[in-house]
Amino acid sequence: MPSSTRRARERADLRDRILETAVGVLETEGVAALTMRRVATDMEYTAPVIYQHFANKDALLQEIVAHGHRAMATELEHALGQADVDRRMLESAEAYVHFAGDHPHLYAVMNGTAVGGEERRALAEPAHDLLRDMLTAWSGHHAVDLGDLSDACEIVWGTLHGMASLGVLDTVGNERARRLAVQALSAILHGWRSAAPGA
Amino acid sequence: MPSSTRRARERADLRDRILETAVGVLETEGVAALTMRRVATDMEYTAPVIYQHFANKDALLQEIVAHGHRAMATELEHALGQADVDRRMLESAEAYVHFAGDHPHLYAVMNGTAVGGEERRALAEPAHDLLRDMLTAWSGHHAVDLGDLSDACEIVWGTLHGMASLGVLDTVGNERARRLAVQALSAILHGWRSAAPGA
DNA sequence: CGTGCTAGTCTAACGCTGTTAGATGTTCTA
DNA sequence: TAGAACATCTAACAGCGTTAGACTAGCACG
Repeated sequence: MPSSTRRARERADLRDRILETAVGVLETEGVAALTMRRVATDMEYTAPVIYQHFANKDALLQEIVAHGHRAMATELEHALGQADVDRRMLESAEAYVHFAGDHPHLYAVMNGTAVGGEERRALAEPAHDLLRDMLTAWSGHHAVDLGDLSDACEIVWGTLHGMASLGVLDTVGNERARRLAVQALSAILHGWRSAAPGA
Repeated sequence: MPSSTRRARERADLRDRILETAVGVLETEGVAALTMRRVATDMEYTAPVIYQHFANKDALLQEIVAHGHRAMATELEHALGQADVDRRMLESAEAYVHFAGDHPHLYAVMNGTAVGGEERRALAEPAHDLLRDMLTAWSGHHAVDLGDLSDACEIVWGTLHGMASLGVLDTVGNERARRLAVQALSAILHGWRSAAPGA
């Protein structure tokens, strides 16, 4: 039965197209424009077809967040490839904030309240692991005891998120936010190198 | 004409009650439950009454954000009264994250995308000024050159916001977020004291 | 005292949203 | 070729923000 596999492929393709279209609407016109009917009509369909591929709007949003994390991961690849631990850390920080500035609406959905806290956390897990690895490598290289590694992770992650949030504001801007992220992270790392962090 | 002044007072009272009710719904049931009809029926009115006092839902949300900043300011009062500059800084940071954890939905609206970036920034201006004063006092006391004061402000503010955002997640929690905020801020301040921040 | 004005409130409606049920047509299977 | 499976549409529901028009109460003035 060759047709059934083709059917399945077409189904998967349509699902991908829906997701792609939804991300497009979100990025170009913001979350307010992201309606089921809008996504459907943009692909010359009607709204109910989306429900053949996503249980409801929340499910669609969740996949959008997942897509966002994948996109961010690829944009972080270069920075993560740096050999020097400090360079890797700072360039990753800059790339992170850069991504947030390039895709403000997507970033807002990725970290906003639209999708529930638990699912959001789960989707961010890979990024979290990456950061954990980076921090262990850094602390190993500089022979500094970070105390609770998990705490250090949260601090770095939270700081980057804070700077990225600033970058969305018109009064701060992407470029400056990137500079601030590097400064903040430098200050934190410097603080950790010259003092016990648990204190 | 004494009746007209009574009328005006009643008008103002009703406006306050609407705002109060809206904040109540937001804090207890989240932003999804915050509808015009819901606020109205909670006060045994119908929806159109709200439009006699607020132009639209965005205007109501904006006032909710303003209310949130006032509430936060009063909760920060004690910490801001500390004589020691370092204590003042760290206790304010803790109080800030504490507030965010106590009023997660309110905090989310205060810093989310629901109300436009410019108005949000304007409403946060007083808090920003407070932080600026604190930082100048701190740098003066420790005789450290912060470089661009504005940059330092954004860094501290962004960091606190980042930690407060973490505090909302179930996996982190309020108590730990407060500890992390103090740790992060300590690390940043330590970094600034032992190195030029512009580097 | 009665008449008219003003302010406050409600009902009804509009267009939009997410979502579902049922009908229609198209494509594959047997 | 008959029927099952699938893809898609139309129509509708309840709820949303919002507005217009009707109704009612209280006050001002002849």
